[in-house]
Amino acid sequence: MALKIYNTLTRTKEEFTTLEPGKVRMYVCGPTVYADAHLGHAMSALVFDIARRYLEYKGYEVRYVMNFTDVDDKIINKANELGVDPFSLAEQYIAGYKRNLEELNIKPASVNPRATEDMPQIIEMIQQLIYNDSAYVVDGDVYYSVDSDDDYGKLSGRSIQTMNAGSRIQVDERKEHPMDFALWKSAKPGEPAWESPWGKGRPGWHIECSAMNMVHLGDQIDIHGGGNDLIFPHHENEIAQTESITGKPFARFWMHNGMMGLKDDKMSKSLGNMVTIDQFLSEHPGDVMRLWVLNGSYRSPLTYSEAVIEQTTQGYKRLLSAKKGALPGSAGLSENELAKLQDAAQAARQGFVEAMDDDFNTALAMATIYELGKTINQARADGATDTQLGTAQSVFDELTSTLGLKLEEETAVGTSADAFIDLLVALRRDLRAEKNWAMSDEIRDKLKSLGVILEDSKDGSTWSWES
RNA sequence: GGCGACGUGGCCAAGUGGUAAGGCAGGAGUCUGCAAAACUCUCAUCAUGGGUUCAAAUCCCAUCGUCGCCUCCA
Repeated sequence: MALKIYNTLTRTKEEFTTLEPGKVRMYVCGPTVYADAHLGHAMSALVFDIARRYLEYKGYEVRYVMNFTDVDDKIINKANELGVDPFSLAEQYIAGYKRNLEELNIKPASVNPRATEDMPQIIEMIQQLIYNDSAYVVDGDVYYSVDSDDDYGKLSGRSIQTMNAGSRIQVDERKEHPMDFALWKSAKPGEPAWESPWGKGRPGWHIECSAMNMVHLGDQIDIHGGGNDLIFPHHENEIAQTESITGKPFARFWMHNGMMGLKDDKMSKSLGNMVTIDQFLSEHPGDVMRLWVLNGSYRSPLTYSEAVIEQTTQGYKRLLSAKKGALPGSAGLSENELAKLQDAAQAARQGFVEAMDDDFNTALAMATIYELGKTINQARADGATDTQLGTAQSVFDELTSTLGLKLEEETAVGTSADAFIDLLVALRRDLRAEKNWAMSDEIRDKLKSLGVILEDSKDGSTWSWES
């Protein structure tokens, strides 16, 4: 079966192939670190984590690079506001972001390069662009010349004639063309700066990604990802820069995730209408965030609301229910029933792969997982034993973990409490045998307030930590 | 003004030519001392108006609406 991926460059789904057999070179644009990351960052990070995990599931070896933009105007401004060093400010937000990613169960990147660490390559690329007549120097600044690039605009589907450069901001008069963009910015007093052939300064936003790609993945890569707000100008400019130097197609597949919205607007740092990852995770498990993304499709926008999170949480509990063990006193399934359960598991795996092969159709993949979960629950209700359930549950685990879901029961305090709860449940069993409903209900209610869910059946009780 | 995406049941959402996946919520049951969970059954003709076709949510045109990008943004 062949994986197809929607390529922004061609606006079609294409069969996925790699430059080097069995290996994927993948680059995803990370954040500019000047504020706490919000759910939009989480969405993007999750989307590409899911893609990466699925590629690995398919047997690819993935070299996954996600950068940090750790020097830029916003960081400098924020640092000045707070009266702190911009580098330590960036450091602090990088640490916070990495912690967020870990809490969301996002696999660490192969490498997290930073703009400030690849300065020699950045400067070298700018020099090559100048030699190529793709760039020019003005008073210590260096600009890329869009007129030098015949196919500028091919990713975003625009031409330099049709864009209203300067309709919303003032154009720098020194530029040869209004769309020209900065490769190198000369330093103002007090700003972080690096030595260069054009004087002290720092890199423009776009060139750093081109350079980090070059250093960590090479001239050409298989997948380049990011939010669809980066298509223009950021990714357009990356293509222009890199291809002007190499003369070869840069990324084979351009993948872009849809935007996270809050009510009527895009969630963004500059609009200030955001929910941070920290805020979200203080109230919900990381799995809920991931499941929310999985229930939709990565190219479509997602709108945050309490109602949707509540729905997702319910779905999450449903998934959890499939992982439960046999009911007390289960007699076991017949050969025939067991065979049906195992067939359903195999069918689910197949349906999962078909869905994911179609441009990571996670909503459809989740449908097969929900159905497998239902089949498992049916088997349990029909009296399956732990062992019998286990054969299907291992497939369930395989599929959910491929999507990065943890589906672990929360253990609130630690396992040391378990023995005490077991004891209470045992005592309560006796109370129930004596039909002391008042006392047994009180125990159940009190345990509930401590986060322990007790469930009775006619053959005994089970308990679990509330999720 | 230009470019692009989208509009499917109360909510989220798959489905791009053959009469609508899945989840949440709701309704009716089974089980149970009760509760919870689980299980069973139930719940839409796809923004609107035209057109193409034996056949359209799915193709074409128009209209209305929503969102993103054209400036830093995942």
